[in-house]
Amino acid sequence: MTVSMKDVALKAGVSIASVSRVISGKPGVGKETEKKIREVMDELDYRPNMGARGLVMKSTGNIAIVIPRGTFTLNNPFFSTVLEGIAKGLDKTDYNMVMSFTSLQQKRLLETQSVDGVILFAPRYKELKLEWLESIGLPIVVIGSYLEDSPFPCVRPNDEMGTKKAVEELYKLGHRNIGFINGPMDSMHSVKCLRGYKNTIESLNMEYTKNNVFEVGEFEIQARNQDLEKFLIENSRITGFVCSSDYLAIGLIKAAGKVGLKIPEDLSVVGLDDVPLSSHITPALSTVHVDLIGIGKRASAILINLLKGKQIRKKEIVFEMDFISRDTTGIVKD
Amino acid sequence: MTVSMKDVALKAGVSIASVSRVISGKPGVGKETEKKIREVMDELDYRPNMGARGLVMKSTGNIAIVIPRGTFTLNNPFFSTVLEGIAKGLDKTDYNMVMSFTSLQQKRLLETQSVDGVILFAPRYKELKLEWLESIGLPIVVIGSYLEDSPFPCVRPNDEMGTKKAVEELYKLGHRNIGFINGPMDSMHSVKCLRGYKNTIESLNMEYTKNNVFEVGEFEIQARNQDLEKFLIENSRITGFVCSSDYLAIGLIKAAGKVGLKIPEDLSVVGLDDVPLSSHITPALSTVHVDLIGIGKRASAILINLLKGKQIRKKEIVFEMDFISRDTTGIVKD
DNA sequence: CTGAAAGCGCTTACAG
DNA sequence: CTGAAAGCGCTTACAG
Repeated sequence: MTVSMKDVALKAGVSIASVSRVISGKPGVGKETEKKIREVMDELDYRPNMGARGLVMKSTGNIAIVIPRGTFTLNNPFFSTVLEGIAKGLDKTDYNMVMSFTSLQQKRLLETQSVDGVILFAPRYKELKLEWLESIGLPIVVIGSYLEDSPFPCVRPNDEMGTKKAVEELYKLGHRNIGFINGPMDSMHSVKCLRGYKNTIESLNMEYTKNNVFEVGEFEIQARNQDLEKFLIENSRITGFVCSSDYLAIGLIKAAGKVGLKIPEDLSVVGLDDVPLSSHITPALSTVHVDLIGIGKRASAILINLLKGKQIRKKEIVFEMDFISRDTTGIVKD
Repeated sequence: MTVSMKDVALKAGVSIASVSRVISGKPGVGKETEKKIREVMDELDYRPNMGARGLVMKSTGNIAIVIPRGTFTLNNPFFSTVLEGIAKGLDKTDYNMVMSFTSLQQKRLLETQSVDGVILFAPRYKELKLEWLESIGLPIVVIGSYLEDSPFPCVRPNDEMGTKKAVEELYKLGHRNIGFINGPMDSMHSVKCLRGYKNTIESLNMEYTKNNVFEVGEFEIQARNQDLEKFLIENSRITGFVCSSDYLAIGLIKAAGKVGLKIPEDLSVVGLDDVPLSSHITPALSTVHVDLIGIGKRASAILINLLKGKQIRKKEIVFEMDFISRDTTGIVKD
């Protein structure tokens, strides 16, 4: 029983075409006619049907935000912060954001012409096959890294350089045995961070050993807390840790406390990304900052341009990262 | 140039009706015909158009998640946690979730027949008028409190009781001067928490005074940190604080550290809601737990029922809360 | 400035 | 089991 254009046209004594014109602000309607139509629209409380419009215009007005599945990651402030950027970017446009968390939702969303474009959040190749992504024929921009040479434009932090800066900072503070807490290696992010860690360790003439690396199954802090504690006890030679995400760093701080290590007196900790929360916890987290909101905004801007049919020049936008010293890093004890 | 039913019908040498039937799993298609159609669909890489389907079925397959605007609140783990519950609940269904953060997005989403139903997150009357909500004629369920007697089904934590439990717990630990950190009073949540705080203070024969209440403009920790520090210094008689959200409690802990108060030795802090993060920070936050994921799931379940046309019996689902003692509460010093 | 008509991609009685 | 046809609510040439 919703009122359609037909209803207002009938009541206003004009054609559907005229109604359509005033609604979409197209020229070619007389002042008087327009006024009449607007009145009737108000009276009838007319609400345009975007679906019908989309059918003829061949657009949905929706863009998909695809979040990696597995452990739910929206709790990870990294995602919510970038999401904030996306929301801000999209807010100036007429697009809605449709979220997708599971592979079921992804299929439903991406294979049913329900969206005009998609933003892929730190996609893992294991979960999102390139072939499938290309087959859906939608404009895609990825946030973070996907494949080493993906065909999609991407905007990402310079993780490798960020990790490098973190390691160098600890080195400057006198640390010579620097550990690394990393996420799962099926994430390109982890691969790049590890690369940055390893290269920097070696270029500073420290010894790289797998024993100094603790790999978590997910970018979640809960995961493997017991193991992490054990790792800390067994590797007491390590005086400082770099973590490939702030969230991981928070977990490390927790585990350190459990086994009686004081931060930063006994152990220095550096995160990665600088999510808003990191400056608000106690002790405030030393980390490597990157403009996460900017990344989200930029990604949405690129997608919008793609949607407008504009050619984009740069396939890859890299955001630089900068070390921020807060309260979890200190000079190494003798 | 996307392929439509017409294309597959043509190529398969059958009618559009038959194609439609096999796609929606309707009976009345011969085995052979179906096989042929499926083959052609594969061959042509056919993708159904949900928009077109929605037009005739009068449904969109989308449900709107409306988040309060103002300061972006997705960073608040309360929201992301409940959102996780909603996502889980919706995952079993065929609905997509469309997010809306700003009033612009809300209008666009809710006034254009773009969604079948809406979940309202802790709506504030100031921002979301009842009249407007009713005029859009969509099934609505609210999470948290809206108006004291809203017409929409709602699922919410028992905030009043939760605050009560927090105050009582501090009382048991010997605290006789208990402060309260609250969110903005235009949020029903704040109103109820304050009520719980005040009533409990009085029923325990302590003196209720506005001076012990610190009100933050938003449920954000960043806001007014300076003022909070000043407040702590000027009110050193207060030995324990209840906060109307964990996020606020984290901010309080930070401020306390800044002014040299040790937790829990000098000051006890209790949060509200028990977001996942609360157990992972250092010190782990004592708080009042509620099943946030359950709330999200329940809300989506109710909305789905509404969408199916089922009558719902209970207008209000209240989740009980339980105090959890962790590391931010202690016996009061003499 | 205005309207009749075709068409977007689908579903669903209706008739065979 | 199968198909022709009407219709969902819109937009847009086309003709006046």
